[in-house]
Amino acid sequence: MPLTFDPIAEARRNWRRNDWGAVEAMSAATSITRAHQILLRRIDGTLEPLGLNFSRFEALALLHFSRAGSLPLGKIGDRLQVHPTSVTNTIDRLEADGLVTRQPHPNDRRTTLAELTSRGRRRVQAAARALAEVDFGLDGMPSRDLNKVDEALTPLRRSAGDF
Amino acid sequence: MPLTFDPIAEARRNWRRNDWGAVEAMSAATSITRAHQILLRRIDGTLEPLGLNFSRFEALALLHFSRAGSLPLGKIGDRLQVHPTSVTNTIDRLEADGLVTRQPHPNDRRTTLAELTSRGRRRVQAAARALAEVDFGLDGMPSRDLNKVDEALTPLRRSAGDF
DNA sequence: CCTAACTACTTGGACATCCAACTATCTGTT
DNA sequence: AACAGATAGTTGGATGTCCAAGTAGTTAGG
Repeated sequence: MPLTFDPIAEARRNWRRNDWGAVEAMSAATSITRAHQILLRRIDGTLEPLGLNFSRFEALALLHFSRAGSLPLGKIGDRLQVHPTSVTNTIDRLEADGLVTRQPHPNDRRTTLAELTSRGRRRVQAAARALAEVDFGLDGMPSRDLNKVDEALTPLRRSAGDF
Repeated sequence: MPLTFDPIAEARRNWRRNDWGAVEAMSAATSITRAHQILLRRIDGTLEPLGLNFSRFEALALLHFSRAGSLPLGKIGDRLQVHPTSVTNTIDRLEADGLVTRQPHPNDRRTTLAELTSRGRRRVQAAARALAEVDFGLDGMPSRDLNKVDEALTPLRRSAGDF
């Protein structure tokens, strides 16, 4: 059941009334949280018929963009900013679906490479088409607003040490 | 290890090179995803010493703002936009910590009310102070940018039927 | 009334994420 | 050369989210 008011505007009023401070930060953080929730649901919904979710798609895309079509698992974790155990899990699934294979690293026996299969390459291209089709769940948002969001969030990502 | 480049700018270049389309939407969606990841980590880190996480805090705040200090579980789910099972889980945790109690609804025996305890009320106020202290993980971001994010995301939330 | 459809919440199972701890391997310093 | 410390990946355990299905209670049409 849809609400008849903006829950975040309501939260702002409540925070002000209670003198809880940092109203604008609360509002922005809550907006981002909710936006993420909406987007993830749409994106995962789009990818579900292809047997993927956003994490798995991101890993495949990274491999597709790489020269050799393969990357060390650790590199994937660094780029996607997720815990090593999450990479293990993601690659396990992709491997079970025959979209990647694990290969030993030629020079470092600690390292495992995830290598895209041809099936995986076809799949990631189909997924990219599907996502572009629905504008990543952002269809209807003017590109000016998209860029605004992007620009405004860049300092946050930088402050988190992303780059 | 911090990267030496902006991974999202890199993704934009790769999407363009492969003609995958919807570059701006991809970029915005990825930014939001990453921002959410950063914020949630900071917020949960702030709340962890208080035995809370963001979901549990949101539920407590909702109860604190309510007239009676109690709400039906379903209402909480509607406001926080989470699945009924997640509400059950959240309230289970809060109840185990003595921050809320489950009470029968006076008129509808299907409905369960979550009611804030005095311990819960003290806890949510301490948590709000702690979050305001760190500006919800957004410290350092100028409030102009915060408002930009907020405004730009409002149409998305509306399109998702939030209000 | 009575029954069919709806609503509120819970349970069990799938999945994703993190942390702590472990194994295996590499590297730099002495 | 040897060893202490760093690095790469995995496993097991905890948490949180969702979906499907189930139980209990309510409502509305015949």
